[in-house]
Order: sequence, then C-alpha cells, then structure tokens
Amino acid sequence: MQTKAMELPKVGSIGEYIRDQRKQAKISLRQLATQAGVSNPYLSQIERGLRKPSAEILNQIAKGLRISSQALYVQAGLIEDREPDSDVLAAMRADRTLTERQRQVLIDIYESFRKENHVEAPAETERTSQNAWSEPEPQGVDAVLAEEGLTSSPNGGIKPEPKEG
Amino acid sequence: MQTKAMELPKVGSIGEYIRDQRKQAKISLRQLATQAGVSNPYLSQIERGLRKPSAEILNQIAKGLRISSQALYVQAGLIEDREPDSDVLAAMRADRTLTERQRQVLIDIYESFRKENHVEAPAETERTSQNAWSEPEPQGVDAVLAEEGLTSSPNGGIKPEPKEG
DNA sequence: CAGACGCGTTTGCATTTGCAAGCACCGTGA
DNA sequence: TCACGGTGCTTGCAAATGCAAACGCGTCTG
Repeated sequence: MQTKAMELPKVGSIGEYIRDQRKQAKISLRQLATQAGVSNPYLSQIERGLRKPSAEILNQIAKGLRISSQALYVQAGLIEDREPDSDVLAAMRADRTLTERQRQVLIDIYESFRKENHVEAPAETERTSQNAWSEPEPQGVDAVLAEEGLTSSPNGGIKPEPKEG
Repeated sequence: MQTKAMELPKVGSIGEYIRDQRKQAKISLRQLATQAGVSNPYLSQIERGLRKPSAEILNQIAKGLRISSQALYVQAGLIEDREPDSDVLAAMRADRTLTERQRQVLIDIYESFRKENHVEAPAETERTSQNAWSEPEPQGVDAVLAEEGLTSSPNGGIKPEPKEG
C-alpha cells in the first residue's frame, strides 16, 4: 500500500521536497541532519510528513541543503508563489528599510504612474483583495501621501532636515 | 508613538515589528488576532516577545496585517541571507515605463521615507553600491508631486474615501 | 451606582515540536 | 558465526506552542 500521505498533505509536500533535494545532493539523512543542526530522527519524521517543522528548523534545513529558504517556505505553503511582476515592485517589496505602510504608498504611486502612461499593470497582487477591513486604502497620489502625513507641510512626517552644505 | 530609535536593523524582535505594523494599521490587538486567525492572548505574547510564533502563525499574522509574509520572515531572521533585493533605486532607474519626471518623484518619495526611518545610504545591499543619485531635491514631497500635476486624479474611478468612518 | 463593552494581559492546560536513546536492517571483514 | 560501521525508523520525554477562560483597567450608558 503506497501510503500517499493522505493524513498530512500540507507537510507531506515539504517533506518530499526536502527528501528529494537531499537525494539530489547525494547525502544521507544523518549527514543532512548534522549539517542542518537538527536531530536525525526529527528530520526523518519531517521528510515523511509526520512532523511539521517550525520556520527555524526549516531555515536550518535550507542552510544544510544549500538551497534558498524561500523555496522551502513556498513548498511549505508559507509564502505565496507570486508572479515576478515588475522589477520595481519586486524591489519595493523586498526593501527592508520601508515600513509596510510606506511600501504600499510607494506601490500605489508607482502604479498610478503606470496608469498615467497607459502601461498595463502586470499580474496584480493580493492588494486587490480588499477584505472587510475597517480602513480602506486611499487611492490617488496625494491621498496616499496624506495617509502617511507627509504631504502638505514641508515637514509633515519628515524631519526638517537641514541638508548639509 | 512608535519607537523612533531603530526598528529596521533590529532582527529578532519580531514582536516589536508586528506591534508597530499593527499600530500603523490602526487596529486593535484583538482585531488583528481575529483577522489573522490566532488567539488574542497569544498575539499579545508574541508582540511582547514572550513567545516565538511558528511559521504558520507568522504567515497568518502577515495576512492579517496585509503585509508581505517575507517581510515578517526577514524580521524574524529566517530569510535574511537570501539573495534578497534588487535595489529599489536601481530598479526605478532601469524602468522604461516611467518618465524621467515620474522617476524623480518616486526617488524623492523613497528618499523621504528612508529619512523618516533614519536610514542612511543604501549600504544594506553590498552588491548594489550605486548611490549616484547624490542629493534629492530639498523641496517637499508634495511640491514634487505638484510639479507633475498629479495631485489627485491619476486614477479615475477610485473615490477618495474620507477616512474616519 | 450597576451593567455592558472595549482594550491588553495573565493563567492553566491540551497539543505539538524537537531531541536523546534505542531499534531493525544491510554490507563488509575476520 | 560474530563484530563493526552504515543507512533510516520508532519510542518516550522535556520544552515549547497555541488557545480558552478569566482578570484588571478604562470608557460609555442607563
């Protein structure tokens, strides 16, 4: 009876993926466990879909396999495998120096520009699915800016930085 | 009253990041807990750093906050080493769908955000060392926008919903 | 004043993660 | 035949996650 891992399909996929990657690397289970810093039996259970590894363990396994953590997260269903839209959008989303609010503002402005230029928007993201949220996202360039509180005044949300020199 | 000290380079205090994002979204702890599908007390403990949420919970919180899961993972120190980001500025400059004016607006806004966050030059990405854009315009963000004449109209069909419902 | 509703927090407990120890199996060699 | 080293798998058990219930606090309403 080929047990198709019907009990835990979600973690089953990640386990299969890990095992497959391990086989491709041609290393034993114990070896990967050592490299990843997790115990051998636990890795065995993970590969067979009996356990649901935490993000930390997942990250360590990714390191041990020398593969990207994101690939594992996608397999684990923890990251939506979104389409690679514009480079600018991707870069904005990956930027860690922005708050999420600022990021959304920037994305809104960018898409406004593209609409102005009649550029077809690439695969839209989850932004369009506005759930029953108490605060609807304001649209329009100055609207989103006002949302952040940095539009009207020269130093609304921005420090009156006396630019040097 | 968010901690103005430093929020971005702090890796490990995922709770502070979540709480900060929640405050920015102006929603209560219980509301976020409901939206994220986690219990209120557990979310409270997560925000205060008393518990380490699993990847699944992290993902649900990201969904509840409507921010990218990857941002949370980065904050949790689970993705950090990945090949993370093509620089936002580089992507903006490489974008052929923007006019030069629009590009400059985006860059200025991006710079304003970074100043808000007290982020220095884009030194986080070691490979992208192109800070050729020297000094941004000292005028306010709205001034730059007004110069483009895109104060509120670029996207028709979207109503400037008055917040404060 | 009592009662209801909101907030964030604390407490006790079921469930789970993740590991140390041990199991069964296979190939090699004396 | 045993002993040695290798593979992966199963078994208890400490520690942690994650939640339901309840608490204290402030505010609004009668």
